[in-house]
Amino acid sequence: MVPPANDHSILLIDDEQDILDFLSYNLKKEGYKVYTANNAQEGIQIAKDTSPSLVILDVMMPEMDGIEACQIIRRELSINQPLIAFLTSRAEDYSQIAGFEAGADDYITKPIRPRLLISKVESLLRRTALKETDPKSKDITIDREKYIVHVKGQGIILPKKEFELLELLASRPGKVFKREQILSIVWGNDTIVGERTIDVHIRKLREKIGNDYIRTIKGVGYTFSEA
Amino acid sequence: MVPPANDHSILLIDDEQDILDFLSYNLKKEGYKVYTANNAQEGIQIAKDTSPSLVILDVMMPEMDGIEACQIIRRELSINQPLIAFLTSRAEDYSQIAGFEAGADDYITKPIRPRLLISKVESLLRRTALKETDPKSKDITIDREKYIVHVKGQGIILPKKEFELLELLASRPGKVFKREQILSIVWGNDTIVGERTIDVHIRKLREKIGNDYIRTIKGVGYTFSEA
DNA sequence: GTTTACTTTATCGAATTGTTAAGAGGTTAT
DNA sequence: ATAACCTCTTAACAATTCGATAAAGTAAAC
Repeated sequence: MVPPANDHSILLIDDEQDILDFLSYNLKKEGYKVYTANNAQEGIQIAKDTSPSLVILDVMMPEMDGIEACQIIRRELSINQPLIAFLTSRAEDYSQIAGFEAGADDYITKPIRPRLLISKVESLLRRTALKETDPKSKDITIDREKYIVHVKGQGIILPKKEFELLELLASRPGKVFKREQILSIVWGNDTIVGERTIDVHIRKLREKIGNDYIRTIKGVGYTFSEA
Repeated sequence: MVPPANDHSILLIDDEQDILDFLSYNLKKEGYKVYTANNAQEGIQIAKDTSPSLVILDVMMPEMDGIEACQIIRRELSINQPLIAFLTSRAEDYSQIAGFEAGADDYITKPIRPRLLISKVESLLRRTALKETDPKSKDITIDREKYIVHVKGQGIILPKKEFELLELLASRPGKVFKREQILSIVWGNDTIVGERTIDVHIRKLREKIGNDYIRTIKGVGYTFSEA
């Protein structure tokens, strides 16, 4: 039987090889691309490298436990944030609460029942599928408090000036801000900076968020657009 | 000395009488019709009653601040939407961005320099003076804020000079602009360019928006028409 | 049919923006 | 305290785009 086409990848993190094998077998049978890791460190690295859709990780592991790993993944802005599900032994385990606080999306309790596993995974992944097609979701968001910009799910920390510049441009997508306007708002009316300063900041922004958002209007200024 | 004829009216909203007086004096000297209000509520009412071309309002006011007033004006469809410029103290103030989000067109920072004030007001109002193209039911619209021309639903980005030329012609459909007039307005009275320059720009415009909009009046100049 | 006025194309120079690198000044980690 | 790192700015140069002109083609006017 040929597994159905499936573009989701799943990362499994557990110190017990038996469980890895068992999960891996069942998920691969459904057509998922599966990565495995025997410890949290390795898992985090694989998450960085492969951007999985879902991470299933054991709560109890030597050295670094699942909660901590989850927190690290959630904080690591360079990771395209995946869904995270914990593996835990007892449903009533206290750790579930800590897990959700750490940013978990779901829990899977041992012993693992293949049918239940698959249905949970499917329902989780359906969520992201919905999220991605949501017309409301823009692919760039600006967090004014944390000076963080999320572009296509990826968090980017921007320095002050770059952030303010982007913030201004994005405050009215489509509006063309003239260079002098930008200077007087981001740099202030009194401060005098060279003509190239603004370009360099634009350049750095484009370097970080991609070239598709900020357009140059020659002789006039810059404008921001979502596409 | 008689102020030059000027059919624009400006509404000033500020809680400080000093500033109202100062702005009022300088603007009246230029021939503008000026209304004043000491608070946002009153200002919004006057805006409804008098349909000013431009509203200059202070960001910081007791009770209702400028941002909120701006939002209300922008939402109030019965108001013939004016240009809105904010008065703010510090250039680097965060409120500037909120202001643009609320629909502001420009910023004026205190301390106010009369010369700069007048030039800003003039450049703002020049836009509306030309803004008589009705966006409804026409198959060409000119978005001065975004520097984009929409022809039959398609957005076209024009270089500065071409945009300004089209902007001028389209400001009064049907009116024949003489070559010398076009030169003095788009190129300025002081700059001297050759006779053929204007033709080339017309050509490039026609290339981009189609040949149907700009008609040549031989020996006189050019005129713009919608069909 | 000649003249005049505009159109069109091609080209060049100038103005504007992009890019890279380096340094001053500040902050954090060791 | 020192090193390592960031941010911001500037300088220098490259790349690009825009605008102006010349020159040749076309169309209308006389």
